[in-house]
Amino acid sequence: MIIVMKTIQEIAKSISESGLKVTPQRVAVMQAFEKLNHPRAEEIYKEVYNSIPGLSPTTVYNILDVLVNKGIVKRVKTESGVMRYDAVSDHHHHMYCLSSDRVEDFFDPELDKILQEYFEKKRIDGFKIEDIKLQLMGKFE
Amino acid sequence: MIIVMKTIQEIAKSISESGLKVTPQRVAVMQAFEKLNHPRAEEIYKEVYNSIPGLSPTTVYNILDVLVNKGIVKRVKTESGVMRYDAVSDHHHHMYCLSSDRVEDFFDPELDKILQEYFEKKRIDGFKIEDIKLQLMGKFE
DNA sequence: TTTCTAATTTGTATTGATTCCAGTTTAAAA
DNA sequence: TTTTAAACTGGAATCAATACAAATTAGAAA
Repeated sequence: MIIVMKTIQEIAKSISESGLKVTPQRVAVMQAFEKLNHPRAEEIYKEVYNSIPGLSPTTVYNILDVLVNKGIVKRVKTESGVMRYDAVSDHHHHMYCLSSDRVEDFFDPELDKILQEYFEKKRIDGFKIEDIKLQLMGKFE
Repeated sequence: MIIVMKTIQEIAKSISESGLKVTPQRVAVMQAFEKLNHPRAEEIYKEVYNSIPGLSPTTVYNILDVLVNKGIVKRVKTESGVMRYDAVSDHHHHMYCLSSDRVEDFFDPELDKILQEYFEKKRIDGFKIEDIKLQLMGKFE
């Protein structure tokens, strides 16, 4: 697996292109996503606090809300109810561990195509699908 | 759509068969699921409070936990993070409205079969799937 | 039936995530 | 620069959910 770290410039660009002001807090939150795996708001706060002392937890929540609204970040629903976040890259699904709170990404373009074609043929009356997400529940070995 | 209401006897039986004591609170919670659509704990509390005054919110949470552990009820993850509950019937998925908090069931045995066969052929390394759930995100019309 | 006990319920206190809001600061446009 | 709308801060408030210790009760056993 190749990990491509985004530069600060690239991050700043993506924030700016969404019509948002480029603040150190926002850049740092975006950077935190490079280090953390499906983090909760609190984990992001702790991580970002290292580079921005005096950071307010409220700011992290504000930023996450804004990023979610802009589609730069997605919320990941969890069994426990605590919200987790995911920096959006390619379309993907999630594998949930049934015996811990571990969550991992699952990429499968072939499956996405099958699902897309399936729902093109078989429309649901009264509901327009915009996105299909799979939750694979199971155990990591 | 045919709605089959469970009798109190049937509910009591299913509770008892799970090795749980049949209490008025548990029966009433199960009955509440017949009336409510993917309710939150608080909605169940309000509904059940009508028939059992003096009911404690804690009891509702306790009962829901027990029922989830026994597989009689399932948790439904929501975008906002507030937990919702679903009395288990046949295997089904969920349609989430992107512009409100509406959630509806989606039954599709044909699709379930396609997915099951797909993942029988294509195993995921290091992960054993036990259940597949679809989240259909979109708009109700 | 009555007794007994572990399971269940209750109620209050508490936690913990998230939001609200009013005041301050700041990015970036003019 | 100057300006100002946008963003950030911090403390209070909210709300779902949990902890816990005491009271009650379902249902097994006598």
